[in-house]
Amino acid sequence: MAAGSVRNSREDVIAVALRLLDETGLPDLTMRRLAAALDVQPSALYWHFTDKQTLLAAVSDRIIDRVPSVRPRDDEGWAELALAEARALRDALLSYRDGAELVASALALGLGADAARERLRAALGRGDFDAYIVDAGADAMLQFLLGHVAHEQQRMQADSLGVVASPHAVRAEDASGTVPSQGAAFDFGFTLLLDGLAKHVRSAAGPAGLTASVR
Amino acid sequence: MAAGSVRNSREDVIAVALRLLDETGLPDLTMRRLAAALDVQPSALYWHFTDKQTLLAAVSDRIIDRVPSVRPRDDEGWAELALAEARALRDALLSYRDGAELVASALALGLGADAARERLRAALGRGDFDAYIVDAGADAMLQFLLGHVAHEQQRMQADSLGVVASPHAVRAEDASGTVPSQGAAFDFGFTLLLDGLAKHVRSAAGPAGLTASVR
DNA sequence: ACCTGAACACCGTTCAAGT
DNA sequence: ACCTGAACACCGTTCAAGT
Repeated sequence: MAAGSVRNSREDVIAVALRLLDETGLPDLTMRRLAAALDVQPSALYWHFTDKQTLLAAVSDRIIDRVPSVRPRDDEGWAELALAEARALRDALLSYRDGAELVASALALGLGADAARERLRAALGRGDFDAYIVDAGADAMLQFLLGHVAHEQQRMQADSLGVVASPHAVRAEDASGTVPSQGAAFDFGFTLLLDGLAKHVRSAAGPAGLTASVR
Repeated sequence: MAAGSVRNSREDVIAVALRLLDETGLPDLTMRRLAAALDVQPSALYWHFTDKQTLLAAVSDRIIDRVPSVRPRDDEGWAELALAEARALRDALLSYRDGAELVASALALGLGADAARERLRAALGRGDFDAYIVDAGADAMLQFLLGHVAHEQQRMQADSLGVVASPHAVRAEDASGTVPSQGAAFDFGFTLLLDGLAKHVRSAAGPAGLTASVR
């Protein structure tokens, strides 16, 4: 079942791991199963990667690197661009089972996922911000992004397994009469961050006084 | 070493698990080690909890439940209260090793951590918001909170193990000349969300036009 | 450059049975 | 109400050796 039936490159291992992730989910992506899918002994994987964490970080980076690049129109501001980047990242994470959880844990372990942060930082770079604001803003966006999508994916899986209807979902419907799409909820949360950042643009002073200052 | 040397209650198990978490970290908090700390066979744990996930969710809930309640002053607005709640939650997570990661993964699995969301929802309840805004706002706050603190804790551990200085930390210092405290970075990110929410207060209309609308 | 074979030191979970 | 004993079906990782 391994592609060319000869020896595997590091790239092959990542590709098969990605396929296995999507087919079986993160908890079942074990070194032994991955080795079996590659028609190889488990120990062979340790020639390519020093340990499982490193392997998973590489898979995580592969997901991020595949995110199509967003080409900003010239008239597009930092906020529109950041939202476009966020949507592209979300789509990529959603396209693999447990994608968000994988990337989130690679990030939490301090490996990989840097490319994602860089894209968000670059988008904010279009605005006139202090460097500190760019850092903190990109960090906040990334944390929200990964956490939200991981939660989305967990609910998708729980629903598909026919678990009890979550009380949270019920409440959301009660409130508005119509249940908003997941994409809309994501956009809304992300836009909260963008609105908050807008206050910190250097050139155009913020809406002084209108918003309660909490510091 | 178990408290009374007799049989254990469900509460005892949680308490010892919490101590073991803090001493050894989440990866080493195994059912077998926990059983040993309780002077009991591993199988005994399955009388108290159906599986490890459920046990960890209970530990997670215990951490959240211990967060001291924030008593709002009468003149305090929703934003100040939400920030106070967020700080209290952060402090509680920081006080146990891997606390944020534990709670984040319980939340991602759809178990526990509801109390944390409720506290944030309650804070927003002081403001004049659509119910939908309260839900999405509390969700965004919680995602940022858990992700940010998990990242903080991972960096603390990496630093204490003397790993290579992260390039990210270096950059932050370059930018501002002074390296801001972690608490300040947390407050800043959280305040971005609060500022974004302020635009959605029903009664007082937002600063129309000043902020680029991205929808 | 890439892999095998064999081993080490673990895991979570089940289940009949005990007190 | 709470636990033992024994087993099942796995894990990640190391390391000498092979081609």
